[in-house]
Amino acid sequence: MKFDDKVPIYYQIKNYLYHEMMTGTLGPGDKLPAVRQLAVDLTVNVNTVQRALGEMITEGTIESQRGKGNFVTMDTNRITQLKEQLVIEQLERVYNELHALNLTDEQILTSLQTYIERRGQQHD
Amino acid sequence: MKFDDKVPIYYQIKNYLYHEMMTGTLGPGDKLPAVRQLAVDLTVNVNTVQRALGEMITEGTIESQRGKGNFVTMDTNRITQLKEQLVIEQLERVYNELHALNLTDEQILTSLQTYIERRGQQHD
DNA sequence: TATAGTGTAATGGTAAAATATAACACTAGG
DNA sequence: CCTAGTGTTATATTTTACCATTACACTATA
Repeated sequence: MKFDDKVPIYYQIKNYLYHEMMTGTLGPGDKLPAVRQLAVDLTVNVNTVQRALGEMITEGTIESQRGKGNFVTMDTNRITQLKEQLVIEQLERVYNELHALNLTDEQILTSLQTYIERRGQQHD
Repeated sequence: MKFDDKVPIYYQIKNYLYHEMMTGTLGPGDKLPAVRQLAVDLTVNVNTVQRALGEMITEGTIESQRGKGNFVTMDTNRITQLKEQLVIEQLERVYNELHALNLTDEQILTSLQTYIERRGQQHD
């Protein structure tokens, strides 16, 4: 996994796991890879993984069972709620950034539209 | 100025100055505030300001004249080019993030649209 | 020439993130 | 009971960002 050195790795690990949960790769009740395995996969230290997991446990998005493993919460509401929150955060951020670059609401929308259109022609 | 502790301050200073340039507060050829003044304004250390400016000087967006001050480049092409780049970066980022959250192109667009609409009702 | 305003750079210190390493605690299965 | 797999915690070390402070280099001007 490639990391952006502008933001803490443990933070990016959280996002990585969020994505796994959102795309269904990790469903409710699913067991996460062992912390040591995650550390190897992400080429990162166990403590760093643990820090990310610790925050997610506190949040309630995953639940830890000592000796067994870490599991995605069975509370599907919490997951959909989390997704909503993550989407809003992204929208908020891009809106503020582009607004700060002096784009109008209209321009922000159309710029994203044309970006997606062009992207559709070139990629995937 | 409020800083997000998840990303380096010198990086946020760059963005701050970019915004000043984009909104025309700092036009081509304009003199930037003195580094010590910037440091005071942003409640930040001179070295931190200098680090941000250093990168912008390397990029060519501002030009330094020892003993005189720092100046926005006269090359207006570079500025518009920079704006394009910053916008694209933001679009790319939000697209990738929302795509990773399993939203379709359609959903990404409409979610931003409704976000802006709701925002228009509530804020400013 | 002296001085004030400017950019530039070096030193040393603090804090946070990440690392390597080791140890401890619990569970399941032979 | 023992062992392998798991989560948890602790210590020490390195790196990076940031800060405080000081000094140096250049420009303009009185």
